[in-house]
Amino acid sequence: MQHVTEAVERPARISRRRADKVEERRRELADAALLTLSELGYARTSLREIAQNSEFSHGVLHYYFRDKVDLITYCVRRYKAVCVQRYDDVVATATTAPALADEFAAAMAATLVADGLMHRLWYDLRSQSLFEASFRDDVAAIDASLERMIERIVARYAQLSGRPPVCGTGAAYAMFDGLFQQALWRHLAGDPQAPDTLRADVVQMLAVVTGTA
Amino acid sequence: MQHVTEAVERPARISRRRADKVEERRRELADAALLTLSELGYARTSLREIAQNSEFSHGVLHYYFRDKVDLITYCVRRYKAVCVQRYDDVVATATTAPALADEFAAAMAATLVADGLMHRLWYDLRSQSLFEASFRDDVAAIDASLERMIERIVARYAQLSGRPPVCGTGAAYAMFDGLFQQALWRHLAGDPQAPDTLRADVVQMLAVVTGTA
DNA sequence: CACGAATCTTGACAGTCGTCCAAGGATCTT
DNA sequence: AAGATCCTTGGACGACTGTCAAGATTCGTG
Repeated sequence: MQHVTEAVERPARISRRRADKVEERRRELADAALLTLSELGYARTSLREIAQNSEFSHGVLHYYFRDKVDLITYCVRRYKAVCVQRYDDVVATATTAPALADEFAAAMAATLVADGLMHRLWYDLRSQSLFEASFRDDVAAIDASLERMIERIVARYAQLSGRPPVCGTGAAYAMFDGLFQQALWRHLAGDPQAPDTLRADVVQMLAVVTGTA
Repeated sequence: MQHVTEAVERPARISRRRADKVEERRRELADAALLTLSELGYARTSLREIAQNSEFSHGVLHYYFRDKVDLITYCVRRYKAVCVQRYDDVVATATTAPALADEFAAAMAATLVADGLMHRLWYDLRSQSLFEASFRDDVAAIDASLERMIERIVARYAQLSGRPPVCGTGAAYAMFDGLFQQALWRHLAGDPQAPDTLRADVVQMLAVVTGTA
């Protein structure tokens, strides 16, 4: 067996146990790849370096992935699964508009500090997708799911504050994404008050977006 | 002579004409590099490819630049010189708030179409600066000058519309940058209405930022 | 014109890269 | 236990990289 990606319809005699084991190993290798990518960035990440961050040798990567692009797109999809779902309980628990704003802003600031390196990778890969069309579909999917997340936040905030949003969800996502990106840059450049600035900006922007500023 | 970058205090007998010629050649090579970078992106641009986009051989690059990083940081600075100054006549000519908004939005949409590849490079290099500290200072300088440009636009718009901005310039820049980035992604992915969407979003965002939406 | 300095080309260097493959160990089926 | 299949290793391959230096070429100046 080789290039497991498109081998969905493999001979029936291969047990599900084996298939699960393969998928588990792919995840394991993808995690090592994500670790390496978030440390070095796309331009400086090699397959040998990825293998050194795992417990296997570099040859095994071509057993579980067709090529480097296949591995990295798998990583991008896996990244999405880990990343998006964190904000949805914020919108579920908050009962007033200011509380929602505070919790959302706090969640963003916490993400900035805790997962800054991962998001650095995200912006790197999104830039790469401007050049390498192979990544484009996965990047678009992640972007769409992030936009839906923002949409839920804004809609709930508008509902709680009794005012409809004054701009579309695309524009709202672009704004919050821009804020986060700028904060990430400052944070990684060593600015100690980047999280707090982000927090204040996010609270204010939620107000602006609903015309309550 | 070698590594012209730090040779500001070279022997006085070398004429200014020669020094100018050197600077001219550096610009020439940097333009070839910028062309290559905007086509291939940072990760896939090699010195030999740059030289092929110029009329020289690859060896000459190390005659005019210390190393690859020196060349690319020079490119980034040159990029800034070309890029920023386009918007300042917009703020000078517009006499009403709606006119300013329209002209600014039209200028951004035009930039999107005309210099999309150059801005793709900008976002690529800004991402690289999250990993490679060498680029950080130049990227920060460009970001600051772009932010000042946005500040002038917003301030003038606020003045013309008689309402003060409802958010800081940092946040305003982050928002417009996010909008442009998202529009660029869609534009390069083939969305034909990306420029018009950007235009509408920018007009609306100017209103939002002054609380007139 | 001729000499020296500035400029440019060419080829080589030591690495690294993605990819592939032969070989053998590990694991499962019968 | 034996045979078949899966898994992993480690090395080899050719292509490509940044860098450098020696030689060829061009240029300005006496």
